[in-house]
Amino acid sequence: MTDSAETTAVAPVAPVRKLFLLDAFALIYRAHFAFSKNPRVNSKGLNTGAILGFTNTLVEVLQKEKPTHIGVAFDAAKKTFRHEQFADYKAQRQAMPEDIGLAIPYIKQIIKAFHIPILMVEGYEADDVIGTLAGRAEQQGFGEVYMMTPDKDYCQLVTECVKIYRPAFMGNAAEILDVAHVLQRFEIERVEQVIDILGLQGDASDNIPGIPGIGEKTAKKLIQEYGSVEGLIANVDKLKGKQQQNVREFAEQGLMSKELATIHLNVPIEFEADKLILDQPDIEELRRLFDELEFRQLAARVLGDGAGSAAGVTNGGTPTPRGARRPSVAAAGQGSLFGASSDAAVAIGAEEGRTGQVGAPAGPRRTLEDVAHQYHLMDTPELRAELLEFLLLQTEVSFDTETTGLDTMTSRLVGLSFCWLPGEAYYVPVPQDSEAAAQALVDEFRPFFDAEGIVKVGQNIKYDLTILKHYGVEIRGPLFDTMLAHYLLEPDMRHGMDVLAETYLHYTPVPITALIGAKGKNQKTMADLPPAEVADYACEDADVTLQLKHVFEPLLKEVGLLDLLNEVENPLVPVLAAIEYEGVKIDSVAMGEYSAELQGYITELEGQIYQEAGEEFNIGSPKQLGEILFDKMDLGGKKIKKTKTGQYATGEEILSQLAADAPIAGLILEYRQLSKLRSTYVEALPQLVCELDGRVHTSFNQAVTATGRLSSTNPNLQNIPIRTEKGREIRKAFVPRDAGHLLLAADYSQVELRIMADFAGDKTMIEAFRLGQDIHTSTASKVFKVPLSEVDGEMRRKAKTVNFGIIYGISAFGLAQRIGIGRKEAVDIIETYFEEFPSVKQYMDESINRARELEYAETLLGRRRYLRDINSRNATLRGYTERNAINAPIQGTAADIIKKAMINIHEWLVQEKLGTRMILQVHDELVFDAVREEVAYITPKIKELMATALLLPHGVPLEVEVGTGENWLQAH
DNA sequence: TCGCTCACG
DNA sequence: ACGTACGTGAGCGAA
Repeated sequence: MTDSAETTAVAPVAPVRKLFLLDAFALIYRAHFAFSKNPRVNSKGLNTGAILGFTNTLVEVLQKEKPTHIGVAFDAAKKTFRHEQFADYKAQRQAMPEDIGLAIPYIKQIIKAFHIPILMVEGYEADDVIGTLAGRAEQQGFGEVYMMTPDKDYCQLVTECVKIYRPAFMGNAAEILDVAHVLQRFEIERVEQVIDILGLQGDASDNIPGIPGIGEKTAKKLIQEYGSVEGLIANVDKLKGKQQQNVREFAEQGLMSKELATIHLNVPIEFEADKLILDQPDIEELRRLFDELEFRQLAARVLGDGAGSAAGVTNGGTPTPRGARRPSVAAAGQGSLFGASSDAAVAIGAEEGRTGQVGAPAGPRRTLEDVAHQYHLMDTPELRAELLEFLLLQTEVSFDTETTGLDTMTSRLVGLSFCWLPGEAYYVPVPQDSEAAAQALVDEFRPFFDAEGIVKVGQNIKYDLTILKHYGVEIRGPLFDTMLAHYLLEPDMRHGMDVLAETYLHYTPVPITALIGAKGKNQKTMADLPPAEVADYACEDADVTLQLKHVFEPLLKEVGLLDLLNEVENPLVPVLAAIEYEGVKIDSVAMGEYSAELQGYITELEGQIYQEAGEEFNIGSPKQLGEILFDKMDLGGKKIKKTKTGQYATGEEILSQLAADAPIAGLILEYRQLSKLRSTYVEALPQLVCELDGRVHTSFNQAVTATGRLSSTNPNLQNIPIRTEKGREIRKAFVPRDAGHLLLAADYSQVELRIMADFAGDKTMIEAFRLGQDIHTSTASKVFKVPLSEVDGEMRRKAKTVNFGIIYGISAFGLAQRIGIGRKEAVDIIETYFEEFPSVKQYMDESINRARELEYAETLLGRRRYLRDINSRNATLRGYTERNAINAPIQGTAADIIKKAMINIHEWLVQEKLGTRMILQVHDELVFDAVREEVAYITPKIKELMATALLLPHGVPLEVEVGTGENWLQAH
């Protein structure tokens, strides 16, 4: 080797050493709760959310950050020195959830399989261990040390070289916090002051007391002023009033809190860099673990092979042969069309489900390949005839439609599948060569769809109903929608068939992408595939749906929700299908004109704003706007707010405050309002007009809200403007279908308040409703203690806000903000309110107590909303859940009522063969496209059906206001 | 894809 | 002491 310049140039440079120290428990807890909405349970019933989340994070950091050194720290199981210092330390902390306890051993095994050292020191917590090691690493010349944790306490440890690495989470990108971040976040000058802040404000979750009366803001202010807790105590004389008293009295506690918040850097542990060097993982062990845990995707990603049996795709999809095996039709009744022995047709899932919370009984997770099934392609007239004959013998059949897309207005039917015995299903392809042939095929099955005595089971059956409507089929007989069944069981989860099959049947259906590919290039439709390939998929859907019904029905019965499903949700399905199918006529010409008008105003405002700002910028960008207002123009003074992502907040509330002395703020608000109207409504709606009939067809989703309300998408027709003059104008473009029709709008007046008054059994309020008084005026008279005749507009407005606030689970702070009064005054108003309406107060308390007991709230019809956080130790979360406990029964009962009314009205319109059609629901309002001549006849009947849809227990009457007009605005 | 903002009940 | 009214969906900008 010569000593030439060349060789020295290529001599290996010592790689930059990059150390990652992971805080295991903090990451595990976070991962666990991230999956709490849709728990991941493997086939052995193990909740794997925490394991998967943690491992994902670990893998991601290994792949993306390529550390040279790494270690994972765990808290020691035993008491730490902090417990000795302070007996209550972390006393509030709940026991570790069982699922996490079970996950820990797996996580440790995985870490070991990665050959990563586990760091644990008795008597110390992970943060002490990490802090100590990070410091020593820095001393030994590590230039990059990352403490991987979501925990803000670590901010005190950040230095030039030691930083916090907050892993990517719930879609947020990973984030590195350095010294500048910490100083900015805590508004301090030196990193060490983090502990002064934390010590002063305390930490409820760790039971660090802090000093009473000092929260985040005050802590920042005081530390800015006095530098440290000690400095504050030394200068206690300079404080005023209560604060001075508190600091004096709790000085000791403040110092102790600071001590508790301090991460200790003298943990007896050696820093041996060599032992933390990142090593090759034990592939075999990882494969074994991932296999056991059923982490197929992760295995594929980490181990780079298609490890494990990825979700199975059927080979070719040729259905079980048929002709030869088919005995002449002998069996009758519920028998199999092909006389398959019941052994062969093993049910896919069929385990007893568990109640309430999603559960996963033991058993391997299966796919089409693993399960005995008989799926048949019925593609001749003879086979179809025979199928129909059998269908008509059943009392319950699940069916599914295969179509060319998801949009009901434009998709064509490709096939039908049917199932009445688990494991055995039939697929009927629909001819694609002509409309007439398709129609003829559908007509063949009309006797089935018409049969009153057959329960039709489906997953999101509204879709199938709508598709079939385009072929002139109106399905009769009871419906059972498995999506809605699950919605009632677990309203705040997702209800897609694949997830349901996984969870309740331990079965992984063939993914649709296996047939038609992923979206994007080369996306096929069902119509592009030979029927034999579609058959397995289609049959499986019907099969799984039937089996889900068999699981859900007993579960619903057990918790008393079966009636709600059968009396409300299922019967509502065809009503919604009809509403969506009808659509709403939009006057696109009027929209176009209005768009131009708005654009005129917008352009003008833009000019004025640029002039005020002294430059042009993108007003629609909150980022740019914030910089202009708060940096360049220096507005806002002391009360500049930041959003949680660190940007300037520029919301309505902020700008309104600013508007008093900065004209630009008012202009921006107006600009925002008009842009919103133009882009979201005036421009967007005409584009969604269906070419075939000139109307807009929204989708009402029946399974998204946590309370039982409907929601509307594509477009959302439940948020068409009305509150402002320029917004209201848009309603003029919602018009009747033709000159022979009018729009008729029927509104419940103050349903939610009536429901609350009734549930509370409040004599005063009930009386006011009985007498038909204006409820807000009546409330104002009570709360402000003046005679009814002396209630002025301002008092009524405040009382109205209070009434709404009550329904939402009022807080003095919130009320004060909304009506722009002091907190003290708000407290007084609320107190007076509860004195005047004592049973309301009692009812609120009972609602919360009941929810604490049951862990759910329920509506008049027994609809549940689970409130599993109501006993949480996290005060914020608990408060939120308590407000839900108050609001959910009220909002949900209102939803129950209008749903009932919709069913009854729809049935009545059909029965009377009227031409009037229901076309919209907006939570407490129904809109009809009414035949002019029918208006006089239907108006009182609609009122009556709405008012009597459900009777409230204490007999508070429901009132309905009806209006008609040439457009939606006039109808009000 | 997410956060922000804002439309509705 | 904490943080602060319930429930939705859509368009936009920034990554």
